[in-house]
Amino acid sequence: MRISELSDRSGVALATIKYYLREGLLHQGEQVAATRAVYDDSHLRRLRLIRALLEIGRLPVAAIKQVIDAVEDESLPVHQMLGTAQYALGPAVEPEPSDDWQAARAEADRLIDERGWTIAPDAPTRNELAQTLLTLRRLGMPTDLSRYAETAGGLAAAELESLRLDGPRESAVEAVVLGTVLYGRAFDALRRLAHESESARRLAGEDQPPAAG
Amino acid sequence: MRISELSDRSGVALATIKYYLREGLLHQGEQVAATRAVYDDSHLRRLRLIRALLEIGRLPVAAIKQVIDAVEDESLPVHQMLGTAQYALGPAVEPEPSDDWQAARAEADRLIDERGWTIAPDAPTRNELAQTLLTLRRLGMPTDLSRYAETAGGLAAAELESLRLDGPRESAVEAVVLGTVLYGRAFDALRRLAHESESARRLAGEDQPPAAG
DNA sequence: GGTGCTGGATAGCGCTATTATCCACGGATG
DNA sequence: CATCCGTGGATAATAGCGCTATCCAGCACC
Repeated sequence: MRISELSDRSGVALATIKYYLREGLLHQGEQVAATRAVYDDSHLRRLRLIRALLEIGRLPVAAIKQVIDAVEDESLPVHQMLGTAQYALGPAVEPEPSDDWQAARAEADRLIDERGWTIAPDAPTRNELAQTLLTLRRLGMPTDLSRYAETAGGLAAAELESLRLDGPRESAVEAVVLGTVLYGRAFDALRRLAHESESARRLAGEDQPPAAG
Repeated sequence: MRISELSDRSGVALATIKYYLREGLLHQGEQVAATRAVYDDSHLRRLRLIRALLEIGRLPVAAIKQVIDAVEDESLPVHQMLGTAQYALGPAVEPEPSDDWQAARAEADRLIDERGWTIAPDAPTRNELAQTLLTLRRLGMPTDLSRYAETAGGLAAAELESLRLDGPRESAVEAVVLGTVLYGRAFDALRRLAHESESARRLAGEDQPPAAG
């Protein structure tokens, strides 16, 4: 198909597709003549990936580019590609040079080690977790995340259960990355709903005088 | 304290504080003279709330304003204030006018009803959940979220367990909103870590020939 | 043989969060 | 009493991001 058809079928504006091509998010079409190129299903698929990461995952375009680059670097072993892609899903957090921060980072590491998880020592997610722990502590909120870690472990295992990582690279990344982002958002929404319900239960009848009886 | 001290102690640039004052995120200081006002711990506290929502929660300033407005509207019953604040935490999602969307929304409602959760019929989070379900379906991914819902319910209950909602308004909102945002981010990071570990386990040794033995 | 779509390049836009600049004033300080 | 720094208040400028619009030359296709 030509670019205009790709635009129609994907629902993405033509100018935007050109932009994605420029930015390297979308691979070039097959150049069939000097002023003509054809696109195929892989482009449609890629556009779906991009839009999902953008709209549901709210990832900045630069982060999506990192994911794409990992996919397209054929020399990268699969697990490393997945790691790189995954790292792009979280915000970049740089360590503060303070003792507080060191302690938080240590706690994050401990949380990981206690579960026997296999995580790269330089995984940026460690810092992300540390930063969150630090903020919690500074605000005087409870920082025991063991239960969260257990729960997260359970969910992650179940998610990967149904996933085949041994297919083509692009499929594997799509599955992992989209799964992370989409189920992440779903869970977050559910958690907020549960919160609403729970606090409704606790505050029931608080604003009216209690019913007689 | 004066505004410059507030800036120093909070780490927020003076011009930014002025901006927050203009936007109504930060309440005015006590006007002690025509060109002099004093700020106190409540301002420091508020700044911490704002920064946490902004940096950890990645909420747009407009959404933070909604939270603040809910806090400051004394006529709002507590549970309604919490609801309003909570709704600002999720992205606004407007329904597509399609059958697919209707179905997704129905599924979201069912997921909620099945658990006997008490959720306002017009809670925007319902749409957020529906949208996510729709995207999952369109991408051909599994859409059974019962387990997620169960898990989320458990976590939410535990979180509210340790929270007192009967204190001053600002504390209640802070607790709920910061809890939602911070523990949400923590859980998300943990989930990604668990993912990394799990896929490392599954792909172990895939790129090297398996060790002898 | 026109003409409509294409690739390619560059410029502009709309929004958000912030930062900078300017101004007049008045309280603290000497 | 002079002065001068920090202040409140207003407005303008900035930076980054995700597009979107414009222009152009060329060729495939009718």
